[in-house]
Amino acid sequence: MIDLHLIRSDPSAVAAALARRGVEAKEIEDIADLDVVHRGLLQRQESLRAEVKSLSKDVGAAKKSGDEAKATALMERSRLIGDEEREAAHEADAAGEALHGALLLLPNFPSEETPEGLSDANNIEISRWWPGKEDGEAEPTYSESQRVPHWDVGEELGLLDMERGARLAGSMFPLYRGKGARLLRALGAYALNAHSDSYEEIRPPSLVLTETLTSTGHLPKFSEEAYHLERDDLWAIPTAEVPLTSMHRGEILEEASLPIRFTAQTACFRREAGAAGRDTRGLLRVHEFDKVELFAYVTPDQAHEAHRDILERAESMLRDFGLHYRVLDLCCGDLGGSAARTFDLEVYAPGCDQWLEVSSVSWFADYQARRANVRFRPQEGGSLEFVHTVNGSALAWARIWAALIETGRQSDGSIELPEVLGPFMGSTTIPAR
RNA sequence: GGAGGGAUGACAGAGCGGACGAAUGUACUGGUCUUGAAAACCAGCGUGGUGAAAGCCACCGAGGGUUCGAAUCCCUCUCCCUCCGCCA
Repeated sequence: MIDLHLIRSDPSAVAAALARRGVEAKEIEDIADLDVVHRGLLQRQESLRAEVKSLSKDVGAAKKSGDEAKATALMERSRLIGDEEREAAHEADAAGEALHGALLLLPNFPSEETPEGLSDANNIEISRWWPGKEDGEAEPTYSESQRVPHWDVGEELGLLDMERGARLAGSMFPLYRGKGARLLRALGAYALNAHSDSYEEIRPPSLVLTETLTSTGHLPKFSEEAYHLERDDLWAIPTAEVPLTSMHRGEILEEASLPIRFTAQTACFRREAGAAGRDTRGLLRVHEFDKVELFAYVTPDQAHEAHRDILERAESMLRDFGLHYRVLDLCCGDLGGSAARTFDLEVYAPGCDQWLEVSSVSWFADYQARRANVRFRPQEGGSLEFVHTVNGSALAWARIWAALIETGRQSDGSIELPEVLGPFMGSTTIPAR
């Protein structure tokens, strides 16, 4: 959430900053206007309220001194002002709600370093890695046996059964089996082990309250993207970021306790409402996938380092897996609404010949902390400040699974998996059929 | 699912219709004393909104209501505890 004080004190600066991501200046003007109206109504209500309270004290005094006539007169007057106050309160509340609602829809400021531009064409590729790069090897080319898409390989080897997944839950709900299912388990176990050195492992609920999904910025704007269980008014989480960001919701943290880091693997549910018919084959885009998330509450001073640490951890896993990948610095227009800066990691999947987004590593500044009301008490004293939040996937397994299956495919049709998964897989070879 | 008990500041805990934003204790901060520390004593010690400021307003789990006036009474909900039922 954007600080209302900023809009009040310098609306044109706010408008200019948000124009970088395509927000109309009028949106900010409207909020500024609404704020003036709201404060006016609030002042009227509060002065009426103050009068009621002061009269009520007089009533008490009059009764104590036995002056019933005076008390009755005061009560009558107070009742009239009370009615007026009730009306004023309704008006002020309505204006306040409208203001808050509009504020919740405003996206975050992009950071100064975020590249300009409004479409994904303006994202900047900042690095690229492939196995052997450090030894001077050229960017890889791929053999014919690696040019088979994972949905074909998966079916051929009995690792992935999209058809039965669809029978159970409809299309885009994958069903893994045998070594395919085990590979998913191995990836999660490997990653959680790797991160639990400095990130506390969490296993959060998969269903959360509206408030929890609002704190991260997924609601109210993106309700179409999430599964909602109407009967219980609960939402299926689209990412572990959602529960993790609310871990300390409404709390005041001690500066000395920061950074507070969490890692969690959860299923992630996405309706993909806006993406009907695009990239729907195999695991390219699915309604449910497992993902390990890294998350931290930090002070503003710690944010940069924490953001970098998550990026480094995500990248290091990709290198462990020997996957060909690139890092994109997302431009203002492609940034998620809550983020100030985001790096996307994309792996190259040779079978379907596509770069697949497998991680999004973001710094949110105080935007989410403001929505979730997570503050810290500075060690040096002074007033409370909002924490910053950072998070990133490490990693989203469905697409990693696809890239590993395609990249590891041998000429005999078997699959070679990365050594690091050996302890979790039993064997790093999935035999041909 | 049923019956009962509870939720108050960092923590513990009083208050149960009239000056209560809230006693008291602990913790914490500053000071006095001390060579230093402890102890003792003194003082301070929630958050937010609004306002130039004085101030005013809100917040005692959440939301509604009664009342001139609500932490206190009523209703609904959430969570915690105890018992019963059901259950992996």
